[in-house]
Formats: sequence, structure tokens, C-alpha cells
Amino acid sequence: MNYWLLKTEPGCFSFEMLQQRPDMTEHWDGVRNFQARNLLRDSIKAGDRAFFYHSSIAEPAIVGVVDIVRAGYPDHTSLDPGGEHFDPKSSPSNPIWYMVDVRFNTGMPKPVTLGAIKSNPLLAQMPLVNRSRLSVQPVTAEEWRVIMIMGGLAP
DNA sequence: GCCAACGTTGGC
DNA sequence: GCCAACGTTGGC
Repeated sequence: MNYWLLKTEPGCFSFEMLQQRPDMTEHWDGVRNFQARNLLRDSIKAGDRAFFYHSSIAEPAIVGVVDIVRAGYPDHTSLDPGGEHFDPKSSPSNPIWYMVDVRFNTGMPKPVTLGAIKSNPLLAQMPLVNRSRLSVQPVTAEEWRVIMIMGGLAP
């Protein structure tokens, strides 16, 4: 099993919404960055876990954990001409963009803020610290363990 | 709302 | 294939 970090703005895809539907599978779609796409398409597998990070708010933070329930498959929102994630270069035979399905696992009793992450030397290698724009990021087992403890989730 | 970082595009 | 211009993201 591998660990990841998924990043959104609350206005786009909020953890609160996910939390209200704990049994529902949600599509993690709309990613339009090639590096993040490669991770979605090639690396993230069903059974993996991911931190859920909220950006562009007063206090950016990891607010919870989701399970990956379906590995990468074509992101059909890229084929919808009326949708905001439409990409004219995408087609059914060459979809370009990929998405995964996620499900609520747990909220963080104590959200782990970006400030707390930046001030912990054990987390200095996380892309979040110096490559914050990448919307899908790998997380090491050690980083996962540290953040779970910081968030109030016993190992 | 500003601005730095960085990914993408397009002209050459 | 380089690089300048441009657009977007995200922290502050």
C-alpha cells in the first residue's frame, strides 16, 4: 500500500462534503497537470490511502484521510464540451486525463496545518513544502506516520 | 489582492 | 529545442 496527498480548494471539492457521505464513492476528477496525471494514471492503486489537503484558505491544512477505491481511469469530464474541465485535445481513444475514486476514511481530530508541517524537520522533504502547486503528491510511510500522530490519530 | 513560483504555449 | 510570454496556483 502506498500513501498520497490530494489537494483541493474547499470551494471545489470539500472534505466536509465527503464527510457527509461516508459510504459514497466520489470521483477525484478535473486534474489538468501532467505530473499529477501520471501519478493518477500509473501509480495510485485501489487500497492506497491519501491525506486530504485544503489550499487557498486562511489556514491551509491536512483535514482528513481518504481511501483510494478505484485506480486511475479516463476522466470523462475532459470530454464534456459544456463542462469547466473540458479539454478539446482529449478523446475517448486518447483521453489524456485520468481520475481516481475515493471514499471518506476519517477526519483529523487536529487538522495538521501547513505551518506545522513546515516547522517539522521530519517533513521538510514533502513536496507540499517546496512544490506546493502539485495537486497529487507522494507521501512516504515515515511522513504518513508523523502526520497521523500530529493529527491526533494514534498509529 | 498581491506577488512569487512554476507549468504551458507558441514563435522562431 | 530554446526561451519569452502568458496563465494559474497558492501562500500571505
